[in-house]
Amino acid sequence: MIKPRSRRGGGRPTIADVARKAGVGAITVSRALREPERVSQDLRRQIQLAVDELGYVPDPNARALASARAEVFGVLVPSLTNNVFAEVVRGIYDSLSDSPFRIQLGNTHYSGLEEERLLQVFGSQRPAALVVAGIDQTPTSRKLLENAGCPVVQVMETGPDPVDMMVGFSHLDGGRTATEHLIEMGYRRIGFIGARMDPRSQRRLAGYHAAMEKAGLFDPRLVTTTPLLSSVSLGRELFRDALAKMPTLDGVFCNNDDIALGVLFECHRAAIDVPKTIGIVGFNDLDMMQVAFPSITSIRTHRYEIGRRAVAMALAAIAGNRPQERIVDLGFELRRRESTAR
Amino acid sequence: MIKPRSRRGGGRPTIADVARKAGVGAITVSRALREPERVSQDLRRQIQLAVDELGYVPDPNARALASARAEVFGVLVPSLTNNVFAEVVRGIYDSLSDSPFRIQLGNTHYSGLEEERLLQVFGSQRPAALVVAGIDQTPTSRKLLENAGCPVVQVMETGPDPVDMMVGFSHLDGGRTATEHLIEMGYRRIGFIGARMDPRSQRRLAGYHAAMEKAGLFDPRLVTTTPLLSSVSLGRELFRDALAKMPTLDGVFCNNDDIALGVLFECHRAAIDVPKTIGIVGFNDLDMMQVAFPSITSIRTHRYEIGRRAVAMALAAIAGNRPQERIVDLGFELRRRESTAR
DNA sequence: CAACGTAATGGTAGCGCTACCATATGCATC
DNA sequence: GATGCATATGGTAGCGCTACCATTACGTTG
Repeated sequence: MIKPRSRRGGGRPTIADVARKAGVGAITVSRALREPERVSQDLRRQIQLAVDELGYVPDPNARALASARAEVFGVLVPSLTNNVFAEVVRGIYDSLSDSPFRIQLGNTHYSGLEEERLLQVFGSQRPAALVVAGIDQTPTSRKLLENAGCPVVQVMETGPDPVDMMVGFSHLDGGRTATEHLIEMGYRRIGFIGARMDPRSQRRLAGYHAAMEKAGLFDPRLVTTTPLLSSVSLGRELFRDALAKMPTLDGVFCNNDDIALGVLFECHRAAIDVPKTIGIVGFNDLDMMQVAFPSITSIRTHRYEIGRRAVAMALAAIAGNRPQERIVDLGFELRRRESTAR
Repeated sequence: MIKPRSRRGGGRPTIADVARKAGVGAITVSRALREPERVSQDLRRQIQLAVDELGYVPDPNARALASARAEVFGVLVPSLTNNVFAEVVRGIYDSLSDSPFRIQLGNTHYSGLEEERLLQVFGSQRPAALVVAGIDQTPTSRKLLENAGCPVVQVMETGPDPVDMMVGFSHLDGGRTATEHLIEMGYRRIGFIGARMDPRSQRRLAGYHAAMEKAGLFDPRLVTTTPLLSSVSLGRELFRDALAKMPTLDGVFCNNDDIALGVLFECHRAAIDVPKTIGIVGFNDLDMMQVAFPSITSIRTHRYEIGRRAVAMALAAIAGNRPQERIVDLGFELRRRESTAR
């Protein structure tokens, strides 16, 4: 006896329904959908008709199970609200919106352990590609990435030893460039202010350190950091701390633009002249840096482009033509503005 | 003849491997993992041992196919970089990080068509729940949501006619409250400045309009809007436009905080006194509003909480106890600050 | 003590798709 | 005309899991 069709599925049309309606085999429907060039014009048209008529949509779960490959990009970032990562993610989304790939976004909260957990979860569904922020994965995470069996792109930074591919820039050079600019503009007692000292911030600090040493200006009391999450209000507080510690401060290189903005506001409030008394340099160059008064010098980074490039590289690798250059350095640019124009 | 185990799967251990090792049936392993209380202590221990030893991780795709239900939350927002939605998304992520649910995040770019497309894609994998921003879905989108066969939460706004559940607040009331505050503080020629006039912005404008009408202060020339994407620099430009159009302007209610910040910076630049000459009110109350100089009055909205609440409601519905209140209004608060303290 | 739960376990049969292999057809090649 | 080979299509057998329906062992009840 024949049972009523499908107890479980919500009665959605399946590939078999389409095949029946179009008078072809199921596999031909499958092919018509995935590799149309391998099916004759005639059948293709017929199948398309049946698909439209039934409102057939392939089941991605069944597809993933059968092909041992999910059409999913796994993306791991340390923060969802930090504009910097949001821009990278936006680049990724925009590059993938015309593709069949879905995106699974994970938030590691800057935690290596959480990253491992998410990598485990993401890996278990056999994603088409993985994009992760940073190059400082734990050994476990690294192994998970290496064994993921799909293209992997590390973004935001470049380094010597990619898991697979990399798109980013040198935070050390960025920090150095920012600091050298302040020195060049005549500032001498230049502080470093940083929150959330993740590995990238550490390297910016290292760049600052290198530049200051080279100029013979380094003094450990010039450095003010905290592990707390970065914010504008924190920038203000850190700047007050820095000033209390070192009243002769005449410039600051800020870990990021939020901090720089906090510094600027505090200068307004305390009637400290920018750029005469204090010079300010930020990092990332958010839109508002050029609108601020005075406008704030910052290191422009190409976040959106990093996201786009990462997807382009992953897509190429999926298609079988792995890019020549496994490490792409998109660089950065110093934007000179009023906040350092003494 | 027996073929070598599994040509396709990458040789990962399956539930059958675990069952064999633990000396039980596959279904018992499945149960031990999903409903441990239905399996005896003894077997549970044994199975856990086998799982650990083999490093078994269930295949979510197979699971989804067999159970006709993916452990996925679909989340649709109009923008990834707008801090407002980023906060909602963060709330969703934080609430889901200890659950087995993965998150699929879609970016509609404020487009109804794109929303329809994403709903189609998301729906096809039978998600456990859907969270969408806004209450102004197209008829097609609404139908897709109604037929999704899973809990649906509309967030950011409340309205009379939920698809299923709602968490948000009244943007109209928010706009009205902001405007009434300006009036109360003695401002009279109060402008509205808004970018990206999405439905929520429209309702804030309506609130502004209502308050101004009621006070007998409305004048259409006081309203300055643009469909362009909101940004700090755009806020500055719109404010200049508004001032050119209406030089006697003495206050502005800004569509959002980015715009308000742009206005503030332009006032600095043009040496316009805030709050004496111009009063400023923003919307959303980003962290930096209280740090700005002068600090900016804003309507505080509970974005993070909206995300958390939406997940809590969806989770309850999945568990079978749909909340009594299908519409949750989380309200907002007026934060009075220096920018309106005449 | 027969009849009847109830708790714990297992077997079978798919879920909806695609990898793999087979088959059929047409056409160039020798 | 037999052979080979590319092109177009189809059948079969899973992918790794869980829904559904046994089955067994052990009370509990009148």
